[in-house]
Amino acid sequence: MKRTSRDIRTANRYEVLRQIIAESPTSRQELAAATGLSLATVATLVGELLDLRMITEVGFEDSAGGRPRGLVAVNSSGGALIGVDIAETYVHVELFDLGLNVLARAEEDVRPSESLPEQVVGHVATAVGSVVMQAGIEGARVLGVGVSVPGQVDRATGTSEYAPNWDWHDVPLLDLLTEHIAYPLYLDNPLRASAVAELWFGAARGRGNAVVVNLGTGVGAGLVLGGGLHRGVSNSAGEWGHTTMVLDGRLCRCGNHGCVETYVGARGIMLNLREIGPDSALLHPDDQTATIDALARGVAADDPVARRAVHETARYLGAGVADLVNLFNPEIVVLSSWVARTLGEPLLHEVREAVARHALPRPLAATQIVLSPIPTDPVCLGAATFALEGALQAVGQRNGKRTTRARSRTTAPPS
Amino acid sequence: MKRTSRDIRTANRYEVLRQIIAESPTSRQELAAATGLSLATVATLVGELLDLRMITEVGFEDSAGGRPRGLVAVNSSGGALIGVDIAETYVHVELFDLGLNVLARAEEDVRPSESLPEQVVGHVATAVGSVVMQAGIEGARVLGVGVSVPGQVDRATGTSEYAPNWDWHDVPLLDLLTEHIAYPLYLDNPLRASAVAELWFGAARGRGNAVVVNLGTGVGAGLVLGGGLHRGVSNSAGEWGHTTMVLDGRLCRCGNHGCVETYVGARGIMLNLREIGPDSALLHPDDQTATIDALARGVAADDPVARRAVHETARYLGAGVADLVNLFNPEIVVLSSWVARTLGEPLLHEVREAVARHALPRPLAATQIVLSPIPTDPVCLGAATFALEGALQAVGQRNGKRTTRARSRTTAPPS
DNA sequence: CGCACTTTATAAAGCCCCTTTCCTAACCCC
DNA sequence: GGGGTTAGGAAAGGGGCTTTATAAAGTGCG
Repeated sequence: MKRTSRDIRTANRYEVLRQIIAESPTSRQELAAATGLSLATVATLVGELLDLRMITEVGFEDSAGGRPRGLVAVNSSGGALIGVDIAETYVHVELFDLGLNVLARAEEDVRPSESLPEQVVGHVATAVGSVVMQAGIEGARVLGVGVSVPGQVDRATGTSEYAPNWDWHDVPLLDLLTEHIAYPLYLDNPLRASAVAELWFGAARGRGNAVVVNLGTGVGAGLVLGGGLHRGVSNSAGEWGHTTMVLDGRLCRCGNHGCVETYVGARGIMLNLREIGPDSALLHPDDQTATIDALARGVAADDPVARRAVHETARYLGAGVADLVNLFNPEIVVLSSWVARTLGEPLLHEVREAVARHALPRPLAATQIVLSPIPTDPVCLGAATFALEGALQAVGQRNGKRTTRARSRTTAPPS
Repeated sequence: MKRTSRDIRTANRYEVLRQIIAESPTSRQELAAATGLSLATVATLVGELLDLRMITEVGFEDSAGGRPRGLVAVNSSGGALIGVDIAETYVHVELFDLGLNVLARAEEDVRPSESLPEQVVGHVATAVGSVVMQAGIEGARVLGVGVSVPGQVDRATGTSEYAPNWDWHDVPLLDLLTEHIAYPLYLDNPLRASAVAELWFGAARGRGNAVVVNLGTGVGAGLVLGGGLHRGVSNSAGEWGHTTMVLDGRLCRCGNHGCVETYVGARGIMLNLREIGPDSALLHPDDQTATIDALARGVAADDPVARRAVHETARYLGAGVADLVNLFNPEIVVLSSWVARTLGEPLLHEVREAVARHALPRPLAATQIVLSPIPTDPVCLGAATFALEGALQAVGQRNGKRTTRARSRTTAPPS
């Protein structure tokens, strides 16, 4: 937990690269203005990134009558990053260039019977092999693989401490993956992955305080506090899905009653729909995706049952988000994951109104609520971002320290 | 929001002083071990504090066969700090020495009719004058006055943006106080004051992540995240009292239904009691303090109504605290403020059980729940701590900066 | 009593990081 | 081709922390 001046450098390095990725041909001047750093610092950081071949000089730009500005841009061919999104029913893998553009995709279905770690790892290995093949990348250029797995994760040891959907306990996932994948691996969970994706490339860019609300089958929040990801003491902060919103309310799979997830998770939304229109044709009892899709179409077609179901869902969600606004006082709340994307603007609209009814006026006024602007899978993107962070962090490390220095001093010929 | 190496110094200065206050005759060696800093750094920081006369050298301690360790301790007579706790019905002021021992106290009652800022400020001024007089301190030795006022506060401008109990809106409280009080003033709210008190001197000492739950007439949480106070974007983070716990539940004074405060605030506890024993002799309908006191005595005497009321309150509180545990994943949750102190161990016991029922196992296992160990008014102590932080922060500031330097360059004779 | 050894505290040097300042490079325009 | 202007790099400077050397102050033993 000790802060050192090294951390400042790392943060600045992140900030500069983030800025370059966001606005790709850009000048050092622009970077200095955007980051608040001095020109000299920006220049050295840009130099570092050039040395790493993560960015390249791409030309010049006229300056008002003086020497033209040199432009730098992400070096798309400077490396590749892989993001792996392991979910209950699928493994989704994307390979990105350094501009975080998707170069290749692969998806594997995970059947309910395939809940053994080895089986899941097999799917991951296959999919990772597939994207590398598809992209025609030589292995050495893959800078790292970020892996998101649901539940609680210990990043230091690379174990999945607890994955509720498969009832995994302390599975040494990283060790298992290492046997199949030769690239540097980074493990975390989808909440933090999507939060990091928003922080680097999405709606939370440049914000010091943001809450990324994930609405999927499960529900949770990724917390960006004080400019960085908040992990909590055991890397499990953000477990918002099992917050009690209705004391003695609906039974949740976690064993408690009235959890947020039972009202605004995909299954919860299905329950909301059933309560409103038990016979509604929108309801596909065994298919969450189909039901949410149908609900979205229903809203678009002005189906009253669909509208009421979304309204009701937004009422719960609004109360929950208002709690987050009151507690964290964020600049922005981002609604992410597939349920949020599918229901889109109509849901957002209702949520904003519901939040306005519940939240305290001052924090509310300081907060905007938006849909995630990330067009692809935010979890894959976030996982890849973990790999990018890892690659960037390694820069700062001194490599050999005393052993190397001592050896080089004795073996190197005096120049 | 930019981090600079200066911030590291400030944090280390805090850390060293905190350690000295906590364990008063102590050696540089111990400080280095406790803070993780090098001996040299500790020595310079100790030197700074000696120069400021905040600490003094108090003797020597035998070392195992070498030069004896120099001991330093807080210089109690090196200055005084004042903490002001403005609440709905009273103004409480305490004057501390630098060891944060109370040297003098004053209390003023604020009648419901006296809701004008000028009236409240008058009480504060009187009480501050009184404690300075009582302690027989010369004014120059007062390093600062920390003021806690309920509601939302803008520290930069020193205004009370919104105080619900008196319906204040954007009252320039610091300006008003400056007319009566000549010492440096620091403004914030009770949630953050008690959190800082726990962080410096209480149960959160040395913890990077802690949640301080305030149980009084109002309810809220002070958040210590990543080693420091989390303020949010507009300094209103921690408003936990108006989190929805029971959708469509009890009507709250904030206009919503089912807020945490309506179940675990003093008024909420009175409602719990009334529901259980409408005719109970414990109930003093118009006196919160008396009722909570009676409830505590009832529990001690094994009164079944009292026990059930506490049990029921703990059920609500446990659900709420479990939410905080899931969301923040703190190392420790501290129950603070007068309701928590009055109900004490019996409440704590029930709350622990209730939290265990609601929280996720992993975060729960990482968290302890305790009562505040601070014997005096934590809000006064915390407010005084703000003043202490302010006095220490000012050390780092370069005084004249460029104007001074430019002037000295032109006016100073060449030496 | 004196010398060797131990431990503490301070001073010096080194490294890291950021900024400011100065100077050269590169371009425009007249 | 010389000002004027802007970009970018190199050097100096300031703040911070650590490691290393040195001075200071004891203990212990011959």
